[in-house]
Amino acid sequence: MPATIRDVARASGVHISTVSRTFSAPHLVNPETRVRVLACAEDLGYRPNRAARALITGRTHNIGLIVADIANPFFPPLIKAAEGQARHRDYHVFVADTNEDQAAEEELVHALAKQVDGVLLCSPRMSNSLIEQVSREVPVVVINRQVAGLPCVMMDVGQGARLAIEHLLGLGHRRIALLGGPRGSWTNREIRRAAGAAARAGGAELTVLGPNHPTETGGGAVADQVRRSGVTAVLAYNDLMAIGLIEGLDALGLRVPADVSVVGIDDIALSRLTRPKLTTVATPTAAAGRTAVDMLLQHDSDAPRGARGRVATAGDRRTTAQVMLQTELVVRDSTGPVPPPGRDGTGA
Amino acid sequence: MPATIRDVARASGVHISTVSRTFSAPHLVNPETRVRVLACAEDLGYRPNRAARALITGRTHNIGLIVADIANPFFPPLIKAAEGQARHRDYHVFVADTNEDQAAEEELVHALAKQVDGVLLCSPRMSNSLIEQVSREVPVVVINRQVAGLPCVMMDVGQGARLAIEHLLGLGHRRIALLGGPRGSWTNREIRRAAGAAARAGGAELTVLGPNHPTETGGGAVADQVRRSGVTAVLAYNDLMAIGLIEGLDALGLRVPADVSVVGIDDIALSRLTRPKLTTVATPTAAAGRTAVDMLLQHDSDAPRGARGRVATAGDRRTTAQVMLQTELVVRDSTGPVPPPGRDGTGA
DNA sequence: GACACCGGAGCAACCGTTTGCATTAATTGG
DNA sequence: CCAATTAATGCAAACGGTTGCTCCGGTGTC
Repeated sequence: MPATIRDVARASGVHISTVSRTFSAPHLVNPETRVRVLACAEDLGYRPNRAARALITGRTHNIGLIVADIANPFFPPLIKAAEGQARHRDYHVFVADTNEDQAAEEELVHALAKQVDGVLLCSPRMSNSLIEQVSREVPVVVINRQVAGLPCVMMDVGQGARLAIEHLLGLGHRRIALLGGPRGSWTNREIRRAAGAAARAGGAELTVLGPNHPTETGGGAVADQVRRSGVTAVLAYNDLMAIGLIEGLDALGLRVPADVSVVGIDDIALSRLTRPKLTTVATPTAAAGRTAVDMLLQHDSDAPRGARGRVATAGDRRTTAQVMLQTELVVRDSTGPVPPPGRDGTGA
Repeated sequence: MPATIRDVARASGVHISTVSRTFSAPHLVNPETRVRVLACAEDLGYRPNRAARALITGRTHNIGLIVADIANPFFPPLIKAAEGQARHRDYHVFVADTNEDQAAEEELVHALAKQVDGVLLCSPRMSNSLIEQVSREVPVVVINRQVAGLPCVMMDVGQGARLAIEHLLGLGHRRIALLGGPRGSWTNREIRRAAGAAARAGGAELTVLGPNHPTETGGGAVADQVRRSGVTAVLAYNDLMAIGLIEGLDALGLRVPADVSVVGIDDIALSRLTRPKLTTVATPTAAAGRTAVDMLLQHDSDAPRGARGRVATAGDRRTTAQVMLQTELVVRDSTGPVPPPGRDGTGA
């Protein structure tokens, strides 16, 4: 039913190759012919079939974006930025959600591999070796993780965690908890490392609680552990957990920041809307999305898959850039000075 | 580089058609041959190229999902549900975001049309006639809107709005504002119609403010108008606006629900996390996503596009079902009895 | 005036599958 | 023992484009 290139060729009295060139290499066709062909195409509502084109060019003009959980407000800004950047370059983005599940992640990336020119792996939960294996099948840019030899876009959460801990130290806190995120998260390891170092340097004690599911529920679930641990401040793996924790503490009769200070990470839109407003580490998610797309597309224009003729890649010198984006601490209302003794809610 | 069907054929010493059948019609191939072929395929890491298959079968096994704004927490649960349902049936979902922009929406749906077997139009901002036009190009299921002759999945926001207004009436409110949503939204019209009728029936006065951008910012921006209008209760187009409004009222020194009651619509996860917790109309978003996928896929299996041979569709009797899902009112803390006179903040 | 050159268009092979039909061998019925 | 089925496989034509090559007529150059 939809018009094909042949219909247009017939209607305009030229060969299909001329029609093809009218779209993909206009300078090779006589202006008069071109306008005639374009008119016919318009008339028939012709649109080139990208799948068919992909078959021979080896480029689908689609990119895949795999995220752990669309419902986590951390991701949408990244997705939107990636989509916008991709659209500029005439690419479409295939977004898929793994539900924080490693197996689903692997399956998805394989299923996607053939229909896209490259994949953005955002906050992958897979092992590094699995990621490397995947990257031999399809070009990959990794977001929120460092994998040697692969292009990566990272946010400097280590620095962010350090700033957060120093902020807490400055307020007098010496017993601090770290609310860990999901197993397999690179970000989680970075935060832990940096927060540990910063706490040690400041002579504070850092209790690690986790791993936890990186959602409000996950945050709320550890409220009781936090109370029992007797800490006066908490750095959470992300804002969602921080917000859940505040909620949970509230239910236990502990006030934030009067009794406990809480810092999140991500600076999602929501963190400005809760009461108290969340002190958090802002991560440049939109920039990460844009950068990742750029890296993938540049990377990718070197060596269209299935290119015939030339034996491709004059030297495998693809510069596998690794970009680290800066983070910053945003101080709002969920952190305050350490409470006087006896108010710490430990029941002592 | 990636293995093709020919490589597998060569490796296992059979014709490519046998390999093809091994995957798409296993019962037609000898069990012994089958295991040999499968072994070779496994060995070479062969995966059928869906684009090539799509070319001849006319079915891409992809579906498109177009939403107004991924960053609006209303959509992710719907997206996840749709993805899950699609995955069950070996389909993938192409999510795209229009930024609430009508033109982007139209462009996207055209770009997507050829690479998917059908499109889920979620909360479209296009005109009905444009939607009908699009539906001639590619199978469409419309979510959150009623379009005659097209399969639609709707949530009964009209009923929800009525319940909300009745709830407010029951609390004694007689001067109520409706915070309108974006232009072009069917949901918006439904709410307005139902809320108007319910208010009239209860002898209350309903002031409509809008249209507005359906975000926190949009909600916050009308806080001042709300104050000046002297109403004691507000029904917002969605939770995001309600939350923004509460925030904005707070900045003006008006407390919710003491001075003004606020009701949202959608029951996004966030509405349970703000203080006060939001009274809102719960919409069954996940169910809508699942239902829409089912309708599209059923609908769609009738008539594979580009089917050759048979002249397709023995009668165009595709039952264009229109499903209306029920909503319910969730009463939380943002609504309360009408304040005594003199406390209404109008400055009188 | 012969020759090289160039712009513009056609030809045909190819991308990786699917699928109707032809072919062959094996099985069954009479 | 022969004809008729049936099971398993091969053959080749699509699907809708792209692209290297060839072909043709016209222009510029010496």
